[in-house]
Amino acid sequence: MPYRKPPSNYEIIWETVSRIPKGKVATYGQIAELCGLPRQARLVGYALHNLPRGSDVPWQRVINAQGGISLSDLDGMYEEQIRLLKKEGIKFIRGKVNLYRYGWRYGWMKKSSAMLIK
DNA sequence: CTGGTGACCATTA
DNA sequence: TTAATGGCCACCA
Repeated sequence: MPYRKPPSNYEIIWETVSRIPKGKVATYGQIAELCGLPRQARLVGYALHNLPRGSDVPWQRVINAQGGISLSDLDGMYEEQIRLLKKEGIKFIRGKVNLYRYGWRYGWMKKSSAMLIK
């Protein structure tokens, strides 16, 4: 039987992020869940931070559970992510995205206080 | 093996 | 409303 190397967690995460439709966003924790890696939100951030150069993974569609950007603004990536999302039609209110409107599959997810936009 | 780290998260005050 | 806190655990040196 041909041996096939199981995909690394990074690859699983990248694959899942690639399934987020344009115009939608997902949270780090949500991606971890979908990957079968519950409570591994930080690993998702780690995986995206280490994306291969020139990758077509839509990393900008992953945001934190508060609807905000988790990147540092020191290297300009914070503004870059917002720019890319706005280009996809996502609106920011006071620096936050409304997850009820733009969250991927949120209609099927349990309501949680952390998802509310205050 | 071991210990530090992190593009996180939920809870609490 | 924000801020602090403790939990989380794969990854890497």
